[in-house]
Amino acid sequence: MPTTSTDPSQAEPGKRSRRKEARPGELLDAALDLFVEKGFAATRVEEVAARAGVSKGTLFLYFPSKLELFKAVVRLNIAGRFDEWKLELQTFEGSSSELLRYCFTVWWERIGSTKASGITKLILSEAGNFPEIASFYRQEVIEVGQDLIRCILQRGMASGEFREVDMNYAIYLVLAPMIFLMMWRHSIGMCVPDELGITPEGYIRLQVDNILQGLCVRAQPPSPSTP
Amino acid sequence: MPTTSTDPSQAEPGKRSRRKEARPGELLDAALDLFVEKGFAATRVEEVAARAGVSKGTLFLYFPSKLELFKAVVRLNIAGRFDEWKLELQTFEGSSSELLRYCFTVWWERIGSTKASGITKLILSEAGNFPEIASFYRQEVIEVGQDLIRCILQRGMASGEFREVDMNYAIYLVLAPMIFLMMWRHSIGMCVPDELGITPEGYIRLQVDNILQGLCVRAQPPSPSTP
Amino acid sequence: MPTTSTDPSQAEPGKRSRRKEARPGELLDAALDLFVEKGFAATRVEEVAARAGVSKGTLFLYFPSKLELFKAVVRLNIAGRFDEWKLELQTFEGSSSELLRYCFTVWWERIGSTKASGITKLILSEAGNFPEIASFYRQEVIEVGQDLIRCILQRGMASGEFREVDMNYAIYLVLAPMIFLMMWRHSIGMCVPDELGITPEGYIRLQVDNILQGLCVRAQPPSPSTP
Amino acid sequence: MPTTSTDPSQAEPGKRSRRKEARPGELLDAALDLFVEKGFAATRVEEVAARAGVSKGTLFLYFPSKLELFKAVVRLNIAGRFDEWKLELQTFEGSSSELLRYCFTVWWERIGSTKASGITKLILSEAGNFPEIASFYRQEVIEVGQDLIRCILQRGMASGEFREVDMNYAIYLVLAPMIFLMMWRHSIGMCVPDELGITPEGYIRLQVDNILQGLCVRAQPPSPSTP
DNA sequence: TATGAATGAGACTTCATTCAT
DNA sequence: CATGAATGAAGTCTCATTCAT
Repeated sequence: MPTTSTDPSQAEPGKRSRRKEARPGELLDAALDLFVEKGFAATRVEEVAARAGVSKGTLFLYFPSKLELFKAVVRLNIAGRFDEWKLELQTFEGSSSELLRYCFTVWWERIGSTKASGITKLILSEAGNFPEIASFYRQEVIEVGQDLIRCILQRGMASGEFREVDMNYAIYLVLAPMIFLMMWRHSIGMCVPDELGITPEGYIRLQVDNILQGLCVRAQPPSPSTP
Repeated sequence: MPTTSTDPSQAEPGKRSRRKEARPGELLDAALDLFVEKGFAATRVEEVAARAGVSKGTLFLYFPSKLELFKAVVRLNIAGRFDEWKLELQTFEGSSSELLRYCFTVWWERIGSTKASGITKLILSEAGNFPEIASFYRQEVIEVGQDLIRCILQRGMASGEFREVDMNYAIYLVLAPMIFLMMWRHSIGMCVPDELGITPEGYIRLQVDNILQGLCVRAQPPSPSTP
Repeated sequence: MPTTSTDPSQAEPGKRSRRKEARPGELLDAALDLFVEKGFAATRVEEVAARAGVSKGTLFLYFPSKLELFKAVVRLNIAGRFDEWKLELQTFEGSSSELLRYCFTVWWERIGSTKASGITKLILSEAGNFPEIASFYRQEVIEVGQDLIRCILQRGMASGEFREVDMNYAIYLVLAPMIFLMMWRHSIGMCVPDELGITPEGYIRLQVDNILQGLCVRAQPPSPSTP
Repeated sequence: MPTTSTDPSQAEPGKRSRRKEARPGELLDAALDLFVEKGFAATRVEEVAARAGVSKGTLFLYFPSKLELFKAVVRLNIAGRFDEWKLELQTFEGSSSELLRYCFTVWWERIGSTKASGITKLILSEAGNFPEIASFYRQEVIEVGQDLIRCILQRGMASGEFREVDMNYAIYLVLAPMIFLMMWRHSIGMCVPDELGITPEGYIRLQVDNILQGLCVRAQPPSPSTP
């Protein structure tokens, strides 16, 4: 009977506790952190194991190789958040402008501001080394995400709210600011944690404002400035 | 800018000795390509040497370590083209809208479409591993580049052509599309060389159109569809 | 030979408890198979346990280490069947030629064609790594077996049936074909299960014929082609 | 130009001498010794390298993996000794009995008594782990060797010197004593280096005598006893 | 200067062994 | 007794770096 303790590693049931269900998740979390932080090659499996609180050997009990661990991290962190979004999109009742703004907000809450954003940075950084993963990501994430964006834009054009633009390029009006922000925060942005006066929310608001200014047939007034 | 010379072998600076002098450059070119494509860790110095046509030992004659080679690649490729640009900006005679579009065009010709764009991809990808390089890049390139963008925007606002927006965020209206395109082409974009219907030029045009639509007090009509 | 029992679970010595007592034997059987097939080093204890139908931990309940398991396998499988043989030899009533042929037959039935032959293959293969086992085997098996062969040959020479030959070498006329066949079947022979036209029985017959042809003072005619 | 010296490590031209041509051979020799002595799995590459006088990394300069090193050892030590033998066989001028005895003698000199014999032991021991190598050995060595034996026996039968026997089995009259001796000397035989009174030559003589006694239509008198 | 053979620290991975349940 | 999750020493292989030629 371990003593009760206030430590977050909470009443651990002994060094060699049997937690088969919990292990993979802990390892994947640790791996996500480290892969994002240091890249695939520079991350040592021993470090991943240590951060998950287990030994090197234990990691290989759950993942047959470092590469498979990497793939599992990618898979876990991108898996089907899109279905949920698609549903929200289809049942959204406001204007298309509001929908687009809502889309950015939700993206930021669920992806952009979370560890999941690190995955994108990771994939873009390592695409050259793992074409297999890159094209997997392309199909499973990029394509699906672009479809979502396309739906929103088409909704706006169909209702006459947005002007007609070449859809293949218009998608990037939405995609580029998102991808950029994720890359930026996980690279250059890391050096200057609190750049005075710059917040992700402010960045997003101006980007959305600008997209809508350019896109709307009757330009809506830009949202009031940040407090 | 090699000088033209006739005798490759003797007392004058011929082919051989020129080659000799050119070695570091060839190595840096090869290294840039490989670092961009595969990242720092996954690039083997032997490969760099081979691509430059020399032996592994020779590489270490010019660069004391792999890390120094990396730094040299970064240093060489971010060397300021900004003075030249600043001059062009200050002597530009058209409208600020035209200037902004011109700025994008020039950027694409001199940076975006050239190997130089690879350095941005490289830095962003490896920022986590080499913070000192990242912050060096931040100071030498990002800050200066942002200044340039700021000047353009201020010119437009001062003349009443652009509406007033928070400059700290507005900068990213210009920066994000540029950075995104460079990252994209060097990562995910590499898998699908000629995605039908998508050209960098088209991408840039729509981005600029949109920025100007959102920025101009009297929205100029978007540029005609095809050049 | 399991007894039929109705209740697998309770107070009587049913399936479960018998199984329990049988465990070491099942482990040793499984280990013999795998050691023979793959050698000591390439055999994983987990595999042995799995083949015996128990977990890895259980194996270590019965055998303190892999090496001890190995030794136990060897010990079990070389345990003297020789006393029995010696008796048969001493009470044999036919000619020495018949005795020799009988000896081969019995050897084939009881050793050569059974899993016991595997132990010889195992010992010879691993002798270099486990000299103590090898010399143990030498003393317990080889010496004793050679004695047996010596007795047979001496019986034949004493009765004038066999010509006089140097006993130290003559022993190998009998031993070599036996050892060879065991090694062969457990190594190269495994690749080609039914090499057309070659049977162990045929091999043995010709070997015996030849030995007797060479050994007998009045060469007996070789045995007829087929049984 | 190495200086003449009495030391076997002969005026070594420096620690890091360039001996690209010599290295593979030295490594293969060392590997042969160790593989034969300890088996494939129990041999560590570092040990092989050390015995060859180089570092671990150097070994991988010449052989891409431990398995490839193993294959190279096998290939080197079995390659084309057979062509030479075939020629000798076809031009042999004595009786078939003499030829058979000569064949044993030559085999002993060139294979049996040399390190090459270790290869056979090695293959038979490891056949289970490397079916690929086993079948390679079977085709390249066993088949060819059996052909050679077959030729000799057919020569004897054709000339009426040997009686007719089923060739498929007769081959093993010759093969078995050879294989046995090689296995024996590299396993059990290693424990007792100089077993008094037993020499390989004596073993071979008696085996040949016995084969010929059994095979010849007019049994030739056995060769006189060993001095 | 240029070479490329050689090095050895360090990474991934395996597996005999332990031990809490 | 039995289990199987966990461990960590040990082995294979890589690659930046050195240095004799």
